[in-house]
Amino acid sequence: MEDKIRIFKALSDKNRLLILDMLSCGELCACDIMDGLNLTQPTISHHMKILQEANLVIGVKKGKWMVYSINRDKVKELTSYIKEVTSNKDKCICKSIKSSCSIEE
Amino acid sequence: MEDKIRIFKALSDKNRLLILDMLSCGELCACDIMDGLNLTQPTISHHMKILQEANLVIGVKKGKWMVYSINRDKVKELTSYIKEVTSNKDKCICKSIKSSCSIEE
DNA sequence: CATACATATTGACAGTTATCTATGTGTATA
DNA sequence: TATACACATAGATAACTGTCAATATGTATG
Repeated sequence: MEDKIRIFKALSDKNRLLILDMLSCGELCACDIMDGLNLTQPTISHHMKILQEANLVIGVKKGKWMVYSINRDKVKELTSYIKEVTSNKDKCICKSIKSSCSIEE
Repeated sequence: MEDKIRIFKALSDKNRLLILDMLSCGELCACDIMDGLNLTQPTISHHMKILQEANLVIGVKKGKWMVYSINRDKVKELTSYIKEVTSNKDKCICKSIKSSCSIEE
């Protein structure tokens, strides 16, 4: 679950969502992303680190440049997780909860 | 997009993910959730507020109790959004970006 | 090797967040 | 109506986060 929390935190920022949107059509280097957003280079670097640590984005060094792309497998894993958590399932915490207030009328 | 950020922030906490898991099988009141987690009542109240403000959870007052349930429409909306942001689409920021470093070898 | 360029790291600062204790509000019941 | 109970709000505090300026690291090229 720590893994998912890291992902949700990575997605909890406007600029990082914009970065993902930018990467949705293909690879970009950090300087491209910097041109698109109105942020300084260290700030971009910081956001890319968070996206990479969440495994949502993969960065590969190509000469002077870092080339970033979306990790679509991780995105799929995330949507699956969201569905799983919110849907009724056999193995679930709630099975062990007996309602102390009888809300079922 | 502010709406989505609010949702991702709501999901960026271990206890709130546990609360959603608890609610996945049906309605629960705040006291049930409090019994399940090891947190004080005001902290539970705080988390429920955040989940409600994100519209992930719906709370209804029934007598003394607040009865909470998952808003599955909002969950669906979220997974759709994640897919949309990360997938190649016609209308996209990245279309207006011309790579300054020629990364396409 | 020296210089220029792309990115990373450090350190600082303001704003936000999770948690608690203390207290307030509203509702059922004796 | 008084009391007990379920939940909300206020205020405090420690920890975390987004941003920047300054600086370091690594790579290509003259």
